[in-house]
Amino acid sequence: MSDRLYQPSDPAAAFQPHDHRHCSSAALDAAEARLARQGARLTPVRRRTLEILLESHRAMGAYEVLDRLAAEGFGRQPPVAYRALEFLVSHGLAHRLQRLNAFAACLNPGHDHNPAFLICRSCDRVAEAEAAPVRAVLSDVAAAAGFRVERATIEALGLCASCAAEGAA
Amino acid sequence: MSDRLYQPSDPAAAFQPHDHRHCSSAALDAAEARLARQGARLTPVRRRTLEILLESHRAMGAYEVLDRLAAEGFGRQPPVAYRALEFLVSHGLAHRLQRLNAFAACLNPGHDHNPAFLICRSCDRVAEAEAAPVRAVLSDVAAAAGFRVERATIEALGLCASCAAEGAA
DNA sequence: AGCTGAACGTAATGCTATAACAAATCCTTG
DNA sequence: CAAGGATTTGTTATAGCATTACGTTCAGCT
Repeated sequence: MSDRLYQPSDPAAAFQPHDHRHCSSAALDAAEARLARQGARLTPVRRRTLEILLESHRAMGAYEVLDRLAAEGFGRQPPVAYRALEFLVSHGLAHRLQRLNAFAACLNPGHDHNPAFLICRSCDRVAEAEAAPVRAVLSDVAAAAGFRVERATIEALGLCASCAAEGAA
Repeated sequence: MSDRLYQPSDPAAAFQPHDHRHCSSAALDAAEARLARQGARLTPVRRRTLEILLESHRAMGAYEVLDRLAAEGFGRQPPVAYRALEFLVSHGLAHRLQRLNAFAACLNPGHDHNPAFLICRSCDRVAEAEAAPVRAVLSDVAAAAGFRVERATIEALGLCASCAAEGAA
């Protein structure tokens, strides 16, 4: 029962066993607080969508989410999932992973809303890492070309510590 | 006639007027040399695909390329374009832009094969920037989480110098 | 109760990408 | 040169991702 606590500020934790019920409900609480502040509504579909994403540290495709929603009595057409996902993304509660055409719950809403993503190619789990220093360098490189960076996609594919320890190639 | 020369090492140039015939044919020459070294063949479809990408500094969707190829007597089914594009990408002659689901010619084959991309949201042109320093920081950040980066997608969306000068918002 | 705007549901469609297979071409090697 | 294997091109079909358009429902307000 005394599993280690998930600390969103520690990306390594996402790849290791942790008290997932805790990290999941913490994110849900943070989400509710955040939306209340913004005056936005966490309706049943939206809430359920977030819960589904929170069940794992993996990224899920929109249709995978849709299947789950449909099975639970929500609509079964693509816009149902896309709308809920888009709402979550635009309110900082989830992220879209360009490389995977997929979505993942934000594990630390209210902190760094444009993290770098670490995607393990072996276990498929996704962690968020502090992107500020990376962005800073990118902005410098771009500035040298007279380019002003507004948004940046930073996604790393590789091997997480757990999988490396287990001897994954 | 004496337009300024395009220097692939200077990303700003991609966004400015330059002797595009030169930068295009230079890339084509470099491509041929490179493939010869690798023992790969630049067949007609592949060559034409590269030329099409080289016509602009923009990224093109696979179907946009396909339309052009079909109009010129090549096959008109998706795999025709996807195969040629995949060949170019895997041989370092073109890049795929995750954010746009599109492809752009590599303007400096044989140099930095995993650049950062600067995508102007106003003129849609794409430049390649030196990604090494950015990757270095990203690897450090990831290493702190025990994650080993193998490949990284780094794409910046923003405003290029030319568009900023023209007063684009 | 009646109004209004947000949210939800469905149908239809478009865009992106790949699997599977057949025909043509190239490159050996005898 | 002929035979055989590998590569390339082409086609059909289908899978996977995403959006447009439109009607209905529902919360919140007057």
